[in-house]
Amino acid sequence: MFEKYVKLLKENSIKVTPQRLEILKYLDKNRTHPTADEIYSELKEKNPALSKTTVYNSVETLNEHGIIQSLTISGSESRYDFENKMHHHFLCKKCGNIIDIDIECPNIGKMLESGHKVEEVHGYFKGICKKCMKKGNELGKYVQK
Amino acid sequence: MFEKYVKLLKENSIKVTPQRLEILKYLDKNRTHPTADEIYSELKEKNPALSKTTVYNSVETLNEHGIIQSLTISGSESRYDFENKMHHHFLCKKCGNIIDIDIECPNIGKMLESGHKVEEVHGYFKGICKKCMKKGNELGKYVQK
DNA sequence: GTGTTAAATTGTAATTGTTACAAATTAGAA
DNA sequence: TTCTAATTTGTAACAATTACAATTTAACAC
Repeated sequence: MFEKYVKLLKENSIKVTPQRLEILKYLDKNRTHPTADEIYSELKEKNPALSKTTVYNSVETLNEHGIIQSLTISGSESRYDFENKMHHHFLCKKCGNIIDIDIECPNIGKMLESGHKVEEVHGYFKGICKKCMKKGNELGKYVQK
Repeated sequence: MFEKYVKLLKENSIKVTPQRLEILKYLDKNRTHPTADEIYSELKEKNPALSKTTVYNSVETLNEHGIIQSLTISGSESRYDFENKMHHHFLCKKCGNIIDIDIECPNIGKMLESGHKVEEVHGYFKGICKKCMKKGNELGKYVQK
């Protein structure tokens, strides 16, 4: 059940706690790039003693170790992604959904030559997603700046 | 003095106000990708009546019209860039500086075929900048997560 | 110029996401 | 089983941003 997540934590020499396991499981099952608050609200139901601070601490640690990815695409809140391989993201300003875009950044070569030490690569596109375009929703109120 | 900025506002059919002109001038002269608070603090000195809300309103309007660019690279606060042509950014986690990276995104073609309507393209790299690498600063405390 | 009106500005208060911190608990090693 | 550093918890603080109502003003028509 949790072996996969236990392995991830042990490989990174960080302690295996029930909270971290639940957070990893939640992110693995919910590939919608949830916020810290969404993780908290959902996990709080099964574990009422869970603290929001723990969620923040955990995702920060997991991100630092490269187990998960922290996204700053929306500007107002961080999003978390279980997928840690490089890929890009599209934020729909209408429905608020964040869609995975499976492309690599072809500029990495140039960046390696730049002299800067690159630790993270984020490719963010913003606009109106395919679904909302079909619905004609692009004329409606935007949910996200 | 302000003709350039007046022109930008008129081309976009938005009102020419002294506040907007000062904000544009400040961003044009300060290509360090300032925060709303930095813009406010600086301009407040010459115009003590300036409101922080005005700065927020103005940069939002200017960004919506594509006159300036709003960056969500840091996660904790928005940064503003007078340069509105597509380019990427590098955030140094040590010194906090945001460096312009003059490359285009070669993935745009793919994105146009995706069915999503792309309105903004953000390429963010994070790590340790060349200068901080030389100083050996990469071992010090990070100023920015 | 004067009057008019919608848009912009202002100041304050509220909100939201996140962090600081001290006390209690616990994972993992001895 | 014991020990200790790491983690978790809860509360309070903080910082960035937004809401909102009152005031002012840019731009347009006359």
